[in-house]
Amino acid sequence: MPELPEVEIIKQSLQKSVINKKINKVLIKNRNLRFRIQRGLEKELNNNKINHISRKSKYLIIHFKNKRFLVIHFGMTGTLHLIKKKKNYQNTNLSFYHSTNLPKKHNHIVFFFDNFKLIYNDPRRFGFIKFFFNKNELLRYFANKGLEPLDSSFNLEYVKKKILNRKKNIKNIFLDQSLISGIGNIYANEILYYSKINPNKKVNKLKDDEIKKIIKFSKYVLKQAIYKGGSSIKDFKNIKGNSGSYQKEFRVYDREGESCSTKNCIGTIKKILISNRSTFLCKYCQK
DNA sequence: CCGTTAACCTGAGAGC
DNA sequence: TGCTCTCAGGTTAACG
Repeated sequence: MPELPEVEIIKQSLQKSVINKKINKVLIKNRNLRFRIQRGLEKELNNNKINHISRKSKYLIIHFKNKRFLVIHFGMTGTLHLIKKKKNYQNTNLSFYHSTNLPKKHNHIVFFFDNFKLIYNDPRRFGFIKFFFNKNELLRYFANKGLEPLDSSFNLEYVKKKILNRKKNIKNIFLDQSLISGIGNIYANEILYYSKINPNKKVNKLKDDEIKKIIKFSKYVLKQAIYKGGSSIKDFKNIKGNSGSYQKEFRVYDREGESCSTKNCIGTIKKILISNRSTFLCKYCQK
C-alpha cells in the first residue's frame, strides 16, 4: 500500500488516538509476515505506554515511554484499523479492496488498549514489524537507508554524491531505498513526469539543473500528496477509514492512453516496463 | 562492490 | 459461471 505520504497520514491519524495510551495485551495470530515476528514480542509490548509516533520514509515508528520502539512497515497491502469498544462505536472500515467488512482472515496482529483495539491487517503479508530495545539499535537499523526527499539535507550535493559512478537509470535510483528513501512506484512516476526526465535516463547523464528539478519536484509531489491525504488506489485509507484523494491528481500513474496534461503537448501517456515494474510517461515531455 | 532477477503472498479483473 | 492468466503502493537474497 503505502509510500511516504500514506505512512505520514497513518502517523497523523494514529497520533490523535494513541498518545499516552497503554497496551494491555497483544495477540499475534500469524507471525509469518515478510519476516517472522520476533519470539516473545507480545511480552515486551504488554503494559507499555506510547509516548509518540514518528515516521521515517515508509516506516512507522512507535516510541514507548520506556525508550523502546516498534517499527511497522506496511509492505504492499498492510493497514492499521482502529476499533472502538463502545456500543455505537464507529467501525473504522479500513477495508481491503472496497469490501465493507473487515477481512478478518488477514488480521494478523491485535493490540488491545483500554477503550479500543488496533489491528494490523495484511493480505499479502509483505509488511513486517520489528521491535528495538534501545535507540542505538533503531539508528543502526536505519543507517543504511538513504535520506527521504523531505529531509532538509536532501539537496544537490547529497543526490550527486549518491549517484556518483552509478550506471542505473533514474527510476531505479528512486526505488532504491538505500539511496533515496520513501518513494515507491507511484511517486517515482509522478516526480519524473513533473521533472520532465525520462525514467530510463541513466543518472550519469543527468545535468545539475535536471537533478535540481528532480529534487524540487520530489519535495513538491510528496507534500501535495500529504496535503491531499495520500493516494487511495485500492485499499489505502487512514486510521479513521477516510480515503485520500491524491490519486485524482495523478498525471501519469495508471493513466495509460490519456492525453498528456502539459500545456500544448500532443503526447499520450505510455506504459513501459522498467525492471519489471510498470512505468508511465509522456515521451514528448520527458527527455 | 554493482546491477539484475526471482521470490515472497493473496486477490481482483480481464479474457476466454 | 468458472477457469486461467496477469498484475498490484515493496523488499531482499542470490547470482553473475
